[in-house]
Amino acid sequence: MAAGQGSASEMARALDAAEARCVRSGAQLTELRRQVLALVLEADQPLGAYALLDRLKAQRPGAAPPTVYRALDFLLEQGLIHKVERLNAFIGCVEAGHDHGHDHDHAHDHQFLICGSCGATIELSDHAVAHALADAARRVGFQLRKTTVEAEGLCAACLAAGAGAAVAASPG
Amino acid sequence: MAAGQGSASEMARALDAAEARCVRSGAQLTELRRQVLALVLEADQPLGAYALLDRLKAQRPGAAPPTVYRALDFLLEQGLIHKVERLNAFIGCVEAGHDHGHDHDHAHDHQFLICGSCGATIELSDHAVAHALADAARRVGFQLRKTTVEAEGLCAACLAAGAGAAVAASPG
DNA sequence: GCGAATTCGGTTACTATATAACGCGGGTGC
DNA sequence: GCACCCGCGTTATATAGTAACCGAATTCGC
Ligand SMILES: [Zn+2]
Ligand SMILES: [Zn+2]
Ligand SMILES: [Zn+2]
Ligand SMILES: [Zn+2]
Repeated sequence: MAAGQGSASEMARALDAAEARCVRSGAQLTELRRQVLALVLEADQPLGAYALLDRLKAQRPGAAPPTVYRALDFLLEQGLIHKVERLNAFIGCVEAGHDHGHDHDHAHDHQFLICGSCGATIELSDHAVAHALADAARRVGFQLRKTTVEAEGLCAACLAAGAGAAVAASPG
Repeated sequence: MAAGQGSASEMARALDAAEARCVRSGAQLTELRRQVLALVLEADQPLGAYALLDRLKAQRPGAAPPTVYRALDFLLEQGLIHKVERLNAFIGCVEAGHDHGHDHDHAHDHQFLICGSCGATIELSDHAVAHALADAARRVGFQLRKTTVEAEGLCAACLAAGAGAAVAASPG
């Protein structure tokens, strides 16, 4: 399974880091946005907007689709979360807690590895992949703005657990 | 703009190649499937399922969502088209007409470059990108099954036409 | 020939994902 | 007070995708 934020203190630290990041960029991490971010972070796999909405309703009974989509848009702009296109789902950015690096540039190159067996989604920041794609684009005169690199397969844990055999040769 | 199938003869050749490919894999390229494939191929950019449905209704008034989705599923399985995840849209595979290569393996590694200005979508089959991603996955013990590599930006034509400046410094 | 099984696709209904549009309340500047 | 912006509640709608049922056509076994 993917990690999520294991403990309450980890979660608090992550939310504080998000707060700091927003302050630096002149944005407000409001109560709603913080709640949605917490829901994304505490999940152990990417959650769809409506799954988040269901959970949010526990704290905010009047919540509707625009409630959660607006918060998600904000969190995406701030680089605190990513959207997994293949799943139409959202996941916390593993680098969001880092104070160093691309502070002013709220996007960063990343790749997702999505386990088809357990749903775990691993975020990578592999420069070789990013560079290879940039090179390929440059070769055809294309100027990159934003990349989406996602792969589906089997994570190490599921491979070790024999899920590979189970999936590849399922008796069904 | 992207190419689509420029002429009627190109289209006929592409459809015949698709037919041959289906025969080899024991599948039937029925009239419906051929119509949907033709609609995908004649477009100069990726089309969504409902855009295809609208066009299909001209030839097949009773068409409904399942009509087009079933045809699209078939065409995807045969490797004749791809889905662009970022757009929820479908585009013809540039390699579908080739008799050589991965005949029995109906998927192939590919990448899309999507122009945010004109909508042109370029399909690449860049081995360096595919290998870099495979390496990154192997390094964390992840077994790849299917990859999605898509980038948004500006195509060469739009850059040359000054769309870069227009987009980057639009007076609005 | 006849029934079983399969494939294809018409049809209805529905679920899931995402956005448009309106309006209100609270803060800020003046 | 008033204009302005922002955040968000609220309603309605748009877009994307699927489930389930049905009947016609084909194939296969007998
Ligand atoms: Zn990230
Ligand atoms: Zn797994
Ligand atoms: Zn292709
Ligand atoms: Zn362009």
